[in-house]
Amino acid sequence: MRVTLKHIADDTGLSIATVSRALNRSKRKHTPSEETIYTSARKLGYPFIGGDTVHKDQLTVALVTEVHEGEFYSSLFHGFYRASKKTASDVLFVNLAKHSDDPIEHIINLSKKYSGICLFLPNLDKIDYSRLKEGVGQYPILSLTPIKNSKIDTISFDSYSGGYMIAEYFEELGYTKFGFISGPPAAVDAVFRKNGFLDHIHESNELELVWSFAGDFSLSSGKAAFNDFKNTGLKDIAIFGCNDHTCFGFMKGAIENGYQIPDDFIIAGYDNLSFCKTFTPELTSIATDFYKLGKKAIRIIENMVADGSDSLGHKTMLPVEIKTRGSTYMDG
Amino acid sequence: MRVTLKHIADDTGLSIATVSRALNRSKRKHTPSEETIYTSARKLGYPFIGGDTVHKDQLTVALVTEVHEGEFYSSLFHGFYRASKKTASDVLFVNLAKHSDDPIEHIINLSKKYSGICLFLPNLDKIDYSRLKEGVGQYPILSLTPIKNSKIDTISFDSYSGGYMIAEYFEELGYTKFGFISGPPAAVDAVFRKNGFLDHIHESNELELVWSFAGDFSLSSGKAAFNDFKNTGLKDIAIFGCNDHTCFGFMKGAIENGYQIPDDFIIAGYDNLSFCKTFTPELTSIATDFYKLGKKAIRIIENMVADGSDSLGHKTMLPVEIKTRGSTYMDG
DNA sequence: CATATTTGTGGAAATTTTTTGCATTTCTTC
DNA sequence: GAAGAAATGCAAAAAATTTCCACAAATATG
Repeated sequence: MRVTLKHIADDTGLSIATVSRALNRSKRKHTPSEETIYTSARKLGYPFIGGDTVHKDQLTVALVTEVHEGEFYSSLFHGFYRASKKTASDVLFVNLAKHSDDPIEHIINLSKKYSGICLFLPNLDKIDYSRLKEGVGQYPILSLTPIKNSKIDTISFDSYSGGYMIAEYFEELGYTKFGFISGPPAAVDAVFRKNGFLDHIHESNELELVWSFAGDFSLSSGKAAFNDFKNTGLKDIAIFGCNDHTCFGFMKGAIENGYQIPDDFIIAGYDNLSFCKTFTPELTSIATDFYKLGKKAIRIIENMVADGSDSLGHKTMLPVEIKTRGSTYMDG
Repeated sequence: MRVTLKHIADDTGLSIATVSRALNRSKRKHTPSEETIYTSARKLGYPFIGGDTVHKDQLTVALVTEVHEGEFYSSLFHGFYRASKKTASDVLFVNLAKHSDDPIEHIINLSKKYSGICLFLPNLDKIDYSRLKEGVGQYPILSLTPIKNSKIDTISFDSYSGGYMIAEYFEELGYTKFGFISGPPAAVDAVFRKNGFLDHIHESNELELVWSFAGDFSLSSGKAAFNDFKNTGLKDIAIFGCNDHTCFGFMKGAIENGYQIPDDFIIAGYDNLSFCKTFTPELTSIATDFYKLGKKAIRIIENMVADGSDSLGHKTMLPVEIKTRGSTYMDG
């Protein structure tokens, strides 16, 4: 059911002619009836509203997420926001709210509105992605979460290398006994971090994983990990916690128990949260660059539009960086 | 210049009839020409696209911000997102990107599209708000930052009471000597926090402000504040830092200098960041509830739409809550 | 392999929607 | 209370969209 001027006229009690004139005025006049007309037009969803200053050749990319608390989403949005300033495209943040009875259907509808879609929805499964691909056909769509064996292009940080780098760095510092705190098994990303870390350990005969703990990304699981660690009585070990929060929990537990970091053990995390620099000792961590992620993602969408090429399961990995701080070396 | 089917037909080389049929099909077919038509329609900005499932009586509220890094924006978005699920309205996050040559003009344009607008733009000044009010006329608009003497309705947290509560709490704990670290003078919110804190001190003859420092909300200004504090040689004092980051910096400095918290001094912050619980000692802080903020803001917009009432400078304040933690009392 | 059937397309007619010209009414100002 | 300006409705004109029909190409059927 398309909304026409007649609907607005009926709704406001004015004539079609008046509605037409009010909506087409170049400058709004803010007379009572004009206000009424605009309110009604918005309410009914009249489509012509909004002098869309969309320039030709300017794409509108939708970043579809389901916001949660925590630094992460601010960083993601901020990265895309900055990136959009540097590219020809405009970025819109869309929340997968309400319509959640069938999120896939909703995303397919979004594909009619926007030139391209970036998805950050770690909870979608393979069947969802298949349905999505089926629904949008040849359309620029990109997932920011790694999906195993997917038909949709993905772009994400090189978590595997991140884990590998940590192990390498620990080795350089002279450590041979390693510990690991894992994340939730469903988080593909966390599994990659783990694989990278373990693979480097296995490559050398001198290195050994002497302790590990199954965490869930949370502060409290970090504390639980410490209690487990304390009982082992291990010392002089290099620990990789698969995200910063876990490490903070671990260190908090350690400090409360009189441990000295980095004297009794060294520890490194992943995400490079701003709090890494706030904690004492400051936490060594793997940094991801959301500005680069945004720029690259937008670039890929732009290319897909330009070439009319399809999303076919290409995987792009962005390099990560290690930020070494007090939790892994003496600074005094 | 309205975009019509003819433009799309010319752009794709197909006939108007074919374009009309492709766009009106209830189920997309993903044939090559259909893809072409949709791509072109998106590019040119054809308005009828997207079977807007906007139900009648459902409002669309735009939350206009300029995202930055840090926990704050995630919390804000998350609060509004959760609130939108509980109300009849839909919330959209709009970034004040690109169009920034004249943000006010851009916001006025947005007012044509959305039923109401919530602004979180601390950088706008009084002239901006006047222009905005002038431009949108009688329209549901709401600022989430306190504005002095404004014609636009505002909703914000009761920062004054927050500061006052901290002073009261310090007094209850038996402290009489108080210290304060301020925020940037331009941040109206931070000034209110300060006023509340100082007013309670001045109300009693026994209480005294013995030290203060001009900070800027940052971690480093907190550290600087500590260095200043150290030189005074003061002890047994109760310090209010006008935001959590500042307090973290202050405590970091203190710990590195061998001070014991809460033995040597007690300290409380404002914002109740998630890191308050991560830091050792955990930081007492003033908590704001973004879910309530979102719900109330949406409710106000809804009422404005329903009553056809105007934004006229009403101020709504939401209560805040004190979360007491280890930085202000012994817990063992 | 010939013949039906389905599907996609453009031209043009039919329909719907929007804009504009003109007369009337309402409001403002002196 | 009259003159002028602004707003409004009606109806005609213009524009945009949908539908009908014919034709061609692709696919299925005997």
